Amino acid sequence: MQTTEQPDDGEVLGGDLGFILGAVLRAYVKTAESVVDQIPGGGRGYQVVSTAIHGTVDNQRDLARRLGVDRTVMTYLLDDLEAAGLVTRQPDPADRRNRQVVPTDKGSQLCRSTERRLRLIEDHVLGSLSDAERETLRSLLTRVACSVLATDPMQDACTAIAELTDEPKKPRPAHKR
Amino acid sequence: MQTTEQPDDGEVLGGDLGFILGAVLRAYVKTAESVVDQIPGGGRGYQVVSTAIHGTVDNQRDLARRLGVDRTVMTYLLDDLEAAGLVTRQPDPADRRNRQVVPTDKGSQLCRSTERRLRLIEDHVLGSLSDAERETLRSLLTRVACSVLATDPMQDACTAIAELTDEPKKPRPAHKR
DNA sequence: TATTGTTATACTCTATAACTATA
DNA sequence: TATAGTTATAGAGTATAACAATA
Repeated sequence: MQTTEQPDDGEVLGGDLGFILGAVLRAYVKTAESVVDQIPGGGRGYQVVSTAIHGTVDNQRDLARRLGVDRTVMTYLLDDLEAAGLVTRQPDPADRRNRQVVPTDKGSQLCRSTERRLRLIEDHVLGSLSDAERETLRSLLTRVACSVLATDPMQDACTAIAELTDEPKKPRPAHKR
Repeated sequence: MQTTEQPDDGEVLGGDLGFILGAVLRAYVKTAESVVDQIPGGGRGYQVVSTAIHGTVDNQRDLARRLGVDRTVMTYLLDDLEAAGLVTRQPDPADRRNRQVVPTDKGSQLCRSTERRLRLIEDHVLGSLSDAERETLRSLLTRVACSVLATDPMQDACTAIAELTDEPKKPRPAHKR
């Protein structure tokens, strides 16, 4: 699957996946800013409502995990989203420690319309790709995202590091405080 | 979070590119943490040295722009990297306001060895893809990254927003200060 | 005057710890 | 005892503004 001219894909920018992903993500966030900044919490607030709509998680802790934020941050986010009338917190009858995050009609509507506009932003950011390439990229990224979200990152990190015997090093605690 | 059979790529996670990219990037950063945290500034410090090696920018301002950080942050980063003997700051003879960032031998060596280990991390994070799919993903992402880095993000944002006539809205300043 | 880089300050975001309530 | 959620505090990271040097 040769793409275009590009002498060597690995050498154009330095080859670090973190840098490449970061550059694309920054561009997307920057462009999407004006679309999501009417929602409390901005892009993250949108993702909370969006995830709640899809109903794949049913307490705040899992919601926070999926979005990669601390559970305390989720509290602040939900405070603002609830105050704006976009979501409600409902105690889980099965385990009253849990709070289920349920979008309101207003939240659902706003989320859907934001979703549509974000899709346009996406196509714009991915503008250097053809339609087919865009779909390929989205598909591959989604598969990777599903994979990494399904596994415990720390456990994975340990197994990955264990294979790295490039230089003799002490294992390191991997957490700093 | 059930991963099951993945009925529809676009619906599995909600479809937001920012979320997908964020999830993959978080997993990568988390896994790569123990590889880069011996470098001052962590992953960002590595990217500074790596970018300096490739020699595509020759002052601190452009370096900061490419990495998506403020120029003041770049000063702090370079202070630490220079103190660790990984880079040097050399005044540009042509314009003495500029400082060229030149990696030392030690910096180059550390960067190369880190680069090799990061590549293993990458393959691990992208482990759910085949070799060919990994190359496709890297190629597509690199093309998009090159594209967005070559254009002014703010200008792009304006043109993108201009096309969004989904709902009648005031144009919004799009910058907050 | 404009730009690069530096420094000092202020702000935002996030993490830490302690607390309540449920189990 | 252990977990979900909340709150208050402390810390890390970042931006803002003022400054010096150079053009």
